[in-house]
Amino acid sequence: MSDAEDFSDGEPCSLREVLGLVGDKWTMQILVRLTDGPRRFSELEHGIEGISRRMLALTLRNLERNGLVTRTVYAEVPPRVEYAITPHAAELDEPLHALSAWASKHRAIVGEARRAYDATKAS
Amino acid sequence: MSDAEDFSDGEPCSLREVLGLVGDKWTMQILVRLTDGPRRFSELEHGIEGISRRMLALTLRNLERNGLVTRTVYAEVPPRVEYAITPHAAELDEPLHALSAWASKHRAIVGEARRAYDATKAS
DNA sequence: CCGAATCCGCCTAGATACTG
DNA sequence: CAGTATCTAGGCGGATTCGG
Repeated sequence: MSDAEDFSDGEPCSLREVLGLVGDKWTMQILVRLTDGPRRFSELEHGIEGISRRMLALTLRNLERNGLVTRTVYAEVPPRVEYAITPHAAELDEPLHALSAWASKHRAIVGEARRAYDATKAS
Repeated sequence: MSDAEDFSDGEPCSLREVLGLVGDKWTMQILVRLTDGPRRFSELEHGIEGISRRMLALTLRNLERNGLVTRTVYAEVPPRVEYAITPHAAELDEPLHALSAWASKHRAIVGEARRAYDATKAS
């Protein structure tokens, strides 16, 4: 199935690689939730606003495939499945927070830049 | 025109905001090139592997709109247009390098995780 | 040289319904 | 509860063409 970048080549642009892993619409939000501890499928489904069951499943599959999340099935009734972050993904926490901090700091400036730009273009 | 997130709401998830700004296919690569200094349109076009003229123009427009890049037109013949990074975007450099470092460190592990996962699924 | 406009194929997310 | 299967529409990106 799909596979944006291979992670098998030499040294292209590491940035794009990370983005290929966590840069999509839902991955980050899942990762953030899992930093607090393991979560069940339905916990994630209800906790993340607007995500569909399909996208949650697909995104979790990818995370699992890339070794960023582990999937544990408990043989119970009713069935229970827990997802947990791996140590590797946990190390993403700091860089991600740095990015988040940038957004918080520059949010107002970006908003103002947009208004200014749109105003001049409103011919 | 399009506008994923508004930057006008209270405090949703800053991460998604940054990703909305620089998380697409080309923005990062353009930004990285511009950290070395101002570049012309055609310099970027030829320097970035695989980008189309259309996508370069669109991506630059967005960067300009968000106040991350400035566009300067020189009244010459032939016409010359230079793009430069703004101080705000320059501050993205460090967080981005942190992400890049993560990718370099975990590249092998991710690759191995994928092979392992795909192997077990090759039923 | 720098872009805007148009056309168009592909991918992907969303909705919905079904299974273990 | 925790997924999978199928269908469809809309966005995105590439190619091409025209304008400043």
